[in-house]
Amino acid sequence: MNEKVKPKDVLIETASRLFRVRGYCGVGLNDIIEESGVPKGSLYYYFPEGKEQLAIEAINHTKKLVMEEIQTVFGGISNPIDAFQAHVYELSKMFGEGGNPVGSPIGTIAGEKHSTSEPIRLACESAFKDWQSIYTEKFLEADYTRQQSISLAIVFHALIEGGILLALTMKSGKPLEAIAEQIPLLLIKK
Amino acid sequence: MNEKVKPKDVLIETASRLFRVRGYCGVGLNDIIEESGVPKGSLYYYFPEGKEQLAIEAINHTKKLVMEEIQTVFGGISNPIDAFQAHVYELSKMFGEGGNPVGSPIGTIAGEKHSTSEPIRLACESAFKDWQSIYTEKFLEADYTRQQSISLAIVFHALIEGGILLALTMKSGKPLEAIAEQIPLLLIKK
DNA sequence: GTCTATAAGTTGATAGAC
DNA sequence: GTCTATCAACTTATAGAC
Repeated sequence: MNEKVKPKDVLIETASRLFRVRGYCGVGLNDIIEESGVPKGSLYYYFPEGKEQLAIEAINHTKKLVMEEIQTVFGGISNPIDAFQAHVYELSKMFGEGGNPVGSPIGTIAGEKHSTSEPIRLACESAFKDWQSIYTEKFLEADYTRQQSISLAIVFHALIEGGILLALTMKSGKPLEAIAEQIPLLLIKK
Repeated sequence: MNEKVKPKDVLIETASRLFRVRGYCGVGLNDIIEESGVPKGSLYYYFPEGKEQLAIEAINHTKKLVMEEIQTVFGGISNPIDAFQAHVYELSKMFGEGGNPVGSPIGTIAGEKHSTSEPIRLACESAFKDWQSIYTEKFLEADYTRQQSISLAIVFHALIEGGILLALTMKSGKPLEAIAEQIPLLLIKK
């Protein structure tokens, strides 16, 4: 059993955290090596293709973290309305005034790089699709039609990405609270 | 009558367009002076505080453009459900596959800089508030309560910011189309 | 007011010692 | 495998000619 932290993992976790808060272009490799304590030579040993490759692995890391967060909340609540409401309330606490700074999981990177790096865009697209799949499944389990479930997953994913952006910009959990409160009214069945 | 284009306006328009597509950090002043044809010395004559000052004026410019877009669509449609649906359909065409590249109006800048430049964050917050005010007013005119109108404005603003991000990342107008289609179902009155 | 040349620092990336 | 020294290119910003 090896309890030593692997430099590669430290780099991915540090990059993941910094990219969330300041975006791809806002974080230099110097910031990452300084914060992680891993020297630059090692970074290029583990990521020979440089910053872009590290970013893609950081995006995949964040994708996994977010999937686990969603599944933890969704696992305990069968009703999709209640599940989504609980999920957004969790986010409102996370992005509210107090606490240490967290940024949008990958939204900022996607906004910056969608037109200038196809590999990064594809990594972001993959994360978005995987998250939406969990949402879709939740609606399917509650007997929404497949078409309805897919559309509602898109709607709620957009709502969450937008809500996080509003919370960060307003420096307040209020926008996400307002969204959480409205969810039951939005999802009343006809 | 002076029909000469003012260098200051050219700079703001160019910066506004480039920041939308690639974000704040992703655009250098060299890109802006090259694309605008205005030399660097003139940029610092009109914007003595440099890039940050230019960015704030670019954000205010984009804010105005977006307000006019919303009001144009909203002006012709009194029912808020129909108005929002038309607005999102417009966006789905704008951000769909064809056409020249447009980025999120200010969402990317907000995501990048909310924690590292308070003046830029405030400019973004101001734009978000002004857009939401138009949304709120539309619901008030349709006799929603004030509290409901404010909350729904936040919900729909988040939906639009998130929808634009999904469209850019997926390189497709489909997410925004799906959102537009769901709007009537989301806004059924209880 | 307009523009060029250049400064001072930082960026992503590499070469090569150990 | 690990780390340091260094590179060329680029960044924002400035000084000063015209």
